[in-house]
Amino acid sequence: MPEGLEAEIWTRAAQAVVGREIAKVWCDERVAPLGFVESSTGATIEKVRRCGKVVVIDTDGSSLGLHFGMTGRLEIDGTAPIPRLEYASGRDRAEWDRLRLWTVHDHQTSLSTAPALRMNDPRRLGKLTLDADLSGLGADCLTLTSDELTAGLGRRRVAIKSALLDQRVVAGLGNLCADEVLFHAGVAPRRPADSLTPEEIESIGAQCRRCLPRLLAAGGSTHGELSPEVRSAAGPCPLDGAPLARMAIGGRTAVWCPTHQR
DNA sequence: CGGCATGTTTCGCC
DNA sequence: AGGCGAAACATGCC
Repeated sequence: MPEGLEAEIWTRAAQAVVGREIAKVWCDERVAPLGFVESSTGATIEKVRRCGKVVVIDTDGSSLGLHFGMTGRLEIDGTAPIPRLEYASGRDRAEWDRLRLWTVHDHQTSLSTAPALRMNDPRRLGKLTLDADLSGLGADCLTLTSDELTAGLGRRRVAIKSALLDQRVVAGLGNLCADEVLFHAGVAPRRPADSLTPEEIESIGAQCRRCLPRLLAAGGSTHGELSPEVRSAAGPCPLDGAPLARMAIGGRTAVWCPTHQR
């Protein structure tokens, strides 16, 4: 579930905790750095922002990074801004919790309140970080310009799909959104990055700025033309009806339309 | 049982 | 040095 769009949704919802003092923290030590609990407890949350796919919580001390891996989710004050889609049949098991963070605010209302922030991640590929260095990230996917994309690509020769997934090239794009953007831009995912014309680069940037906000408003990465259902079925192209192609590119499954993506 | 999954990181080879 | 692909990581689901 978690790509940049999901991180954006969680970041917006988590504005609710700005200004609160962190009263108590529990975390799964297997996904957190040493000292995570000590560094965060007692701090005041000053800002919540997004860097690529990471939700960053700035406090008056350290900054806490929440990365969600493949299956992580976030609940704010007991409410999940994104309802679970995958693992729909399974429950929200407490043993999958990786972070529980209570604030003084919660304690004032009731001792049994839900944590202000709760991260749940069955597959445990997500990570918690302390003062993470996120300076290597490329330009953000939601506002990507053609100049930024050109600079990010450099002289890379890999498939454009692989390049778009490289967070140093563009920050926040995941497997679904990369396919979605290429679908709308009309560029085949296997095209070598250095073979794209300026027009194609511009088209990819334009589609990032146009269709990603639309996906965001619709609820996230899974709400595009190439929804998980369409992807797994690999049926007809939603645009022109041609049979969709499905193939691993750079270790990830790519879905595209060989007719209108060239 | 085999294969697949919305993501990084690491290793080895140019 | 840096680009690149494959493997590793961890676990649930179909």
